[in-house]
Amino acid sequence: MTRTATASLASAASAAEDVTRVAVSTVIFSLRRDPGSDCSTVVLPLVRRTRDPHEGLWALPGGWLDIAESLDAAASRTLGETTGLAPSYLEQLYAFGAVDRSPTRVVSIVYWALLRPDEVEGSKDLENVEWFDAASLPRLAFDHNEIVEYALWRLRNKVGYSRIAHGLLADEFTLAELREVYESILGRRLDPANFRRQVEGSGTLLPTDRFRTGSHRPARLYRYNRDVELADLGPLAGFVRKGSS
Amino acid sequence: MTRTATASLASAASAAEDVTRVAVSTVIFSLRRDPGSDCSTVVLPLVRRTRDPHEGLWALPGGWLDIAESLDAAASRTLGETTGLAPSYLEQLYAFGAVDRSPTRVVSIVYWALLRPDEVEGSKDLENVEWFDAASLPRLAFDHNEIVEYALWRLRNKVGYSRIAHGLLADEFTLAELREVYESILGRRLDPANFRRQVEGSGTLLPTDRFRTGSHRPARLYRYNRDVELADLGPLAGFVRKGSS
DNA sequence: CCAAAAGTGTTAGACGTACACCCATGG
DNA sequence: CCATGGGTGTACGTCTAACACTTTTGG
Repeated sequence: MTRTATASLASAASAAEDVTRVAVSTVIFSLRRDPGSDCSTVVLPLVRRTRDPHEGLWALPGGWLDIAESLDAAASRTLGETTGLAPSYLEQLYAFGAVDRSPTRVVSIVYWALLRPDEVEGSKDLENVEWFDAASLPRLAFDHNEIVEYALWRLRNKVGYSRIAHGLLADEFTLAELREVYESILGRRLDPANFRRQVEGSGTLLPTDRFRTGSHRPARLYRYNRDVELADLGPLAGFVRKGSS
Repeated sequence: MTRTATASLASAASAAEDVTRVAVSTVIFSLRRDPGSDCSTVVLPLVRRTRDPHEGLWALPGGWLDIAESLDAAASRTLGETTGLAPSYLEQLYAFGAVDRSPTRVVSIVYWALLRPDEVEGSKDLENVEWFDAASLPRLAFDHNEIVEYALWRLRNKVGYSRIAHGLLADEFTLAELREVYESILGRRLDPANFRRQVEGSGTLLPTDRFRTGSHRPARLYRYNRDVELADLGPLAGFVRKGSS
């Protein structure tokens, strides 16, 4: 009745048709400045599949859940192994478990992550990893197109009521740069004056003595106030930190 | 190395120490009117465990994910089997996968549900099912106390920006009853006048010609406008409906 | 008639939006 | 000196909280 005795040895990646396996994938968002234009686009790294289900197609970075690691740890590990990245922000997105989403039964716990521009290094030299514009993706393996859509929806939603935009910026940044993050995600221009007041009044930014020069009038550099949490995770906050730190 | 050949036969509920199994649990919320007082409290049904891990303790209704059913279907099925309930609102909450949350490795996909007062019938006659005040729970099995806390946080959050409160009311209701739902969940009183204007202006309610009599001045009964979705589920909306309908 | 809840009106403050305006620097 | 983005001030409409007020029933 079961074939697990021979199939589920060592690597959990081996196929076992009568067992539900748990995978972990991550949608990693970052921003890329459009050359010439003064706006950015949302980009994400994908991995080209080298094995049978959907071989050759692009897919989200991920892998199998190890029996001795938490879901958070599995997300960090698998995205590091496949892309070499270590995002500053990582949060669970959704569990996908339609029966027909893969030839064998796979439940995917999907995470989403934000990457600061200085963290993007490391995925450059890797084979089979490429960055795509989130707005114009090719056909992806499995149900990964829908997953990315959902992650984008969550990103746009959450940027409105939390401070996750900081997860896409380096330590020091100007208000114009922060505003550009919001504009890229929301897809509309924001009033610079009102944006300044809004974000300054929230107490989440610390002004520095340094300025960004190069263009016209120098712009003050701000720093992220780490006393305030990046996003309200609710009662799971300690739980999540425990797993990922 | 593996013992699965003997362990993972037939019922997925049998223990298999070297396989990660997937369970599905649901936090079911409903409201119970406090006798005498004019406010309600959030209550939820729990199931007494009759097997080894945490035998005798109360736990969330749930069960093992079948290999041929989606996560949504598993949530509906398992909560029906254990409590006899069929909630009007069901949404995925979070996937819990700490290594030590159970003696054997179990990843739980947890859902949360809302139950209208007329749907509560059915769990009454069942053995080993009891309703508890959400604010004062006993020690539960596994990590279910944390899970309920998180579900309550989500409920309080979501009631602010969506219309899920209707998932806790019968078809026809007065504005006072709807307001009482919000007050119970948010834990504070709301101004009747402002509440009326807010909810009337949102276009989510349809006034009927019927009135609720009995107390002082009769109150108009309203009906939920089904043209508007209960909650914004994003790109997953169709996905979720497909699974649970 | 009176208490109490249903329902209406009005006001003051908070907040978001639009936009006019000064400031400072590179060219 | 001028174009451009940094930064400030201000006025207007919307939304919300607070509360006075009228209406309609049960007792």
